[in-house]
Amino acid sequence: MNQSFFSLKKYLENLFLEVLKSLGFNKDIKFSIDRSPVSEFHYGSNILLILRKNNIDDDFINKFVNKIRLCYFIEKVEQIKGFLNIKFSKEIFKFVLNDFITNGLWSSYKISNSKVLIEFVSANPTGPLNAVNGRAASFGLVLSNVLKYFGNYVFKEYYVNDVGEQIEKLIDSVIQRIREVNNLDFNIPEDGYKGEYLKDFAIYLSTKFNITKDNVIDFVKNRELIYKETIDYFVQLHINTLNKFGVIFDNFFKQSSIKQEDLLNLIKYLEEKGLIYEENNAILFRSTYFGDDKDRVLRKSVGKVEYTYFAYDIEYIRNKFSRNFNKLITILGPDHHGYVNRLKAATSALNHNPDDHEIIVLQIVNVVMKDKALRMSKRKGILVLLDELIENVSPDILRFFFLSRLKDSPLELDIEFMKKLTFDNPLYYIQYVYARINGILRNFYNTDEIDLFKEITNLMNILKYELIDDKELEIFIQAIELRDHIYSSLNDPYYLVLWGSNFAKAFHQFYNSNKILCEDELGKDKQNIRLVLILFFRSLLESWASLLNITLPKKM
RNA sequence: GCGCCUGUAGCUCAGUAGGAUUAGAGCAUGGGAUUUCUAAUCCCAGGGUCGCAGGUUCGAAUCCUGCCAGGCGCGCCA
Repeated sequence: MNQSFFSLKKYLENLFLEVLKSLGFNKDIKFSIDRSPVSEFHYGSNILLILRKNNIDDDFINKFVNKIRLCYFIEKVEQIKGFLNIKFSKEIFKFVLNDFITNGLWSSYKISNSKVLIEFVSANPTGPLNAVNGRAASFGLVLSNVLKYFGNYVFKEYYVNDVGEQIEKLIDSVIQRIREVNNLDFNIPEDGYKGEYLKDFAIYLSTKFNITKDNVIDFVKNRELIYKETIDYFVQLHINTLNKFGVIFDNFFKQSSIKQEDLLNLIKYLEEKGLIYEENNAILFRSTYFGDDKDRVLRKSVGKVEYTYFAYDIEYIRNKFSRNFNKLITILGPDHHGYVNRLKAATSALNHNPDDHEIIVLQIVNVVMKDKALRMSKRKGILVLLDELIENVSPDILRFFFLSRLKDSPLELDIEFMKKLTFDNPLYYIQYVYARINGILRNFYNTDEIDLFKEITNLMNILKYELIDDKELEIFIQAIELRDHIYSSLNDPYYLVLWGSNFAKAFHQFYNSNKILCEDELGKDKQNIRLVLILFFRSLLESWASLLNITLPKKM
């Protein structure tokens, strides 16, 4: 364990592989390492079962187990029902704390240095952000933080779909609403946007441009101006909501910044690769060459807009790579899952490895009100606005809630339940750990301003490691599983939430049966061990909270 | 019809590569803990044929096949 420490799980994994190699076994095998269900042990592995499956004899297995047993950090090894159970020694405590102090309080761990562009939310500027956008915003924010934690450069981008048939329909609807609020006859098209929010916008515009009954007819003829005003308004609305929600983007990329000539060049490029053909006056891209279900139209033969959204999207992908990003992440809503193959096909056609373009699909958010499911639709005007939710529930709790399910699971959002969250919710359970730790530290140090680094270093110099008991070692091991969970959260930030809940549970249990400031009952040496523990836990919680962009109160 | 996702306790969900004593949490329900660093906490109890049926395996909630149920998608919309 010379290199910087990652986690006990990774440590065991490497140890097993090294020992196997030293015994002359070089075959690539997969085995599990998990917490042991036998309470006496910390970790358990099926590696022996796997080895037997590979026709390894008992003689070799005994040699293997004996070598593991000799390892400095391992106190006890036992085979139970074919599983290899491991108990770590107290030495691990000292080792991990040393790493903790040497490598910056566990606030980051560099293993990769890609330039990553992550695109998420990208809601159409046809209305305010809703609850579903909240899930994507929370997911993208935390994933970005985790990518940074591991050493990547991360750029958060929001794609503004300000071109296309939908936008034209939106402008049509806005014009009708302007007529309406100025007492003219009006008629919102069947496939237009019917939400009341457009009426509010029409009132806003009417005030801004001093529209009266006399000039309204002229005003609605100025489609260019209305277009510009509408897009600006809704993009700004999105930015405002996201700021309140705590999600800040590095860039808002407008679809309209992609010009006709860019698209012409793109089509020419694809044509030279033999990936373009014409049919019924439309230009199609052979995405089936790359595994898509069917070829896709790039230039249309009908409609108000010449190129499809997909044509812009291919150019957008090209644009992203041309800005020297070597990894793209695109987060899509569940209604766009049919789009994945198309985007992968486009990435391949542009001579990039499709693996460098990760496409993540989030499952839906079901909004439930009084036991009735509502179906959200922007066009029909049925919406649960993100702004409304933020008014009722703090952004921290809300973002935490959005990450409390795996990305593939539908998330049920009960309006009544959300209101209740203000008083009773799983985030408070974790924040309470932090408050309790700080309460204890305040009692001991008489201040909230504590130099964690200095205090831990001082205590480590006088610590009697032999006095650490199994319960202390256990909660310590549970705490440092944080690294494994951060690693898992590259796949799904849910695992970060999970660590918080698990650790809080363990801490509250420990707290209830073990006093930290126990000098009078158990002596100063015992107290020092527990002080180091909670100082360390405080730092871990701070790292954890910064990855989730959550604030931790010192008092509750 | 085809594709993707889901089906586990009354409710909401974990179980990430097929593994282990008794399939786990939270909420809800019932009972208990406060001379003790914050009770926004802890402890105990009840509650499950893991959608159904086959199959593979030493071993299946997990993999395969079929079926049933729900959601979403299958535009020259985005």
